[in-house]
Amino acid sequence: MKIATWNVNSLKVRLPQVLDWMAGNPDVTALCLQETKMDDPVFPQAEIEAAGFHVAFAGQKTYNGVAIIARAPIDEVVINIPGFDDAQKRVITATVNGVRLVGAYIPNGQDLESDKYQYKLAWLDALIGWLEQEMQSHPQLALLGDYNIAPQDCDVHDIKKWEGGVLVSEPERQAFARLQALGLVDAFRQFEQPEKSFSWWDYRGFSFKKNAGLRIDHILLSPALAARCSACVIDVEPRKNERPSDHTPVIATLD
DNA sequence: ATGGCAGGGCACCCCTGA
Repeated sequence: MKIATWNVNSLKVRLPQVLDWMAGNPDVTALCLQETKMDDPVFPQAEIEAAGFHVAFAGQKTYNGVAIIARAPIDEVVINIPGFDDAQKRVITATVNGVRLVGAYIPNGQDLESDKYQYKLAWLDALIGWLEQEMQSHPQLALLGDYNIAPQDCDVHDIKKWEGGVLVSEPERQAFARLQALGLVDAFRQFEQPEKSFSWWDYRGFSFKKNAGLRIDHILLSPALAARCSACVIDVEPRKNERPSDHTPVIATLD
């Protein structure tokens, strides 16, 4: 089976691309979506189910919103981080084919002086604390999503342009390291990869054409899942679509 | 140092993203 993540930056705009992508990737058992930007009453559940998929979602208007689309039943759905009071819909967790999928849209943080940056760090604290427990009860666990963290300088097209800002700051990278300290493994870095592999490119300034991007979308796997993982790739094709999302899918293959 | 795209809300300029 394959599991995947994709920040679609509005499911209203991107639903046809998502359904096309699923049709073209028949091995993908479950796809985690971020930034659906849709409130639950207007979520396109009927269209997705009519295309033959199961779906679970937690949305809000304008901002955030997460969902899981799957070819198998979606069980034990949990919305947001248990015990962490959050008005924003950023996490959806569910079990598909025996794998515990945590689909997350980690806050951006805006800038290091912003309240949103403090929210990001507190949010990451809560996520780490909860995942530590969740991994106990669900050894086959994957954390997939838009982390808004570039873990290493090689995940940034031009570190000089980004250093000193969000996405690369030391506290954010330490949070990423704490996730790894739980035993979670960056699936992408388990395998040899092309240099300058990115998952996001700014809409402005022909960034995609210049490959001026960041690797901020990740799949982290528990030890039991990492042992089953035989590949992890970034699929840049959807970034070439008409009206693309600024992010592109990441896919992990589990044997 | 700034703005540049894109989406959505709201009513056309503003907020947010990364």
